[in-house]
Amino acid sequence: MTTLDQGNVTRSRILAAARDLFAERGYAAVSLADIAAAVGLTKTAVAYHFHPKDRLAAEIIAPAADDLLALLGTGFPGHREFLRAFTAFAVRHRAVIRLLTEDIGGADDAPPGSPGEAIRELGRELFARLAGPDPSPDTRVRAWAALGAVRCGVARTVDMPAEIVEERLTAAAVAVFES
Amino acid sequence: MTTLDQGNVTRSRILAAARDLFAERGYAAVSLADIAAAVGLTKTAVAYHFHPKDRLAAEIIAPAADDLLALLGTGFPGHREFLRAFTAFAVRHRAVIRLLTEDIGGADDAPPGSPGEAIRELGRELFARLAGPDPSPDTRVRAWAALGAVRCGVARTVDMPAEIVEERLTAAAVAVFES
DNA sequence: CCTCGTCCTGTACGGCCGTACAGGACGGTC
DNA sequence: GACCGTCCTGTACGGCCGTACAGGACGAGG
Repeated sequence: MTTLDQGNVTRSRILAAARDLFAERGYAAVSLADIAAAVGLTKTAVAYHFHPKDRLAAEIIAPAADDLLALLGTGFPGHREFLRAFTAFAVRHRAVIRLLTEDIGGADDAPPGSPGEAIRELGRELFARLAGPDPSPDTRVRAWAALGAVRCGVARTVDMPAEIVEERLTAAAVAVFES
Repeated sequence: MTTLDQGNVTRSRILAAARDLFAERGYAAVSLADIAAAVGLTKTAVAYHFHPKDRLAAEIIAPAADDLLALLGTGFPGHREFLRAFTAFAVRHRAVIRLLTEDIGGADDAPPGSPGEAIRELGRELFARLAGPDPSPDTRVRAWAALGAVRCGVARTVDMPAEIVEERLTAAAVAVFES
């Protein structure tokens, strides 16, 4: 089983390295060779573990996507509770937040049925949940601003302790939406 | 002069098409062929007008970058006035805001001296101006959240009239920073 | 000892990218 | 009518991408 374990170790090492690289450069800007160099392997070795490159991104995103899905599945009485839950989600998955919201969900060329399409749908649902049905222009701006505040705030403070980021950002998001 | 005019017309058409494509897909995801197809030309024709591809982005960004530079050069008594000015700037250049803040300023592989490096420096200066020197963790989160609220709010409401976006976002940004 | 599966390398291929270069269409200039 | 600069096309090249495939190292199991 030693051999099998070794494989899983390098597999997770690749996953971690790819996650970090994607977070700081963006999905499209990172090649398999870059990831391979970060873990000291060849790009063929990376491709061996994750046959299509998309799987890498999919596997990195998976837990966060599930979490987001669960968040959307829960009923929330008001926008404060929802924003609190969303902020907690964003902080918990801050390492993959960029990949999730920009690179995958932001791609316009995503073919129907692809993970990118699904993620984008989740993003729209997130907005709809916060802004409500048929939102006024005023509400639209406030909702996007609140979501954006959380997203950028999380992405730029990865070096800080999660607790204070979460606390401050929740307050900030609520303040935006109620402004 | 008719010939010369024609050149300038297609030149600006390329510029406009590239700006829109960059805004919705991101810089790296748009090829010269895509831009060419959008204006009904060959990619060689696009390359004729903008010899390196970087020049396209540089020329699209230029007015916004100058504006941002001017904004940073002005003295502002307090954060409210600064946030108001920044929001006005963001709304005015909303078509290039993504290109400016993510694609160019977010690239990590930007070599020293490149426009990307300069833009990133401007971003840092923007944050420093708002957060002040040696900001506390608390202030850091609030400053990034405020900037992020404006950026995302602007990017997601390009179809709305500028006045109400600017007004609402200014209020939102102030609310975040004072939360 | 031989076999087998796992893990990884080396090599090679097709595809798309940005770029270079030669040439053609076309109106303006003399 | 000859000349010229501008604008654009067609073709071709090198480079990097992701992928496919054959083969080698190596511990596990019979």
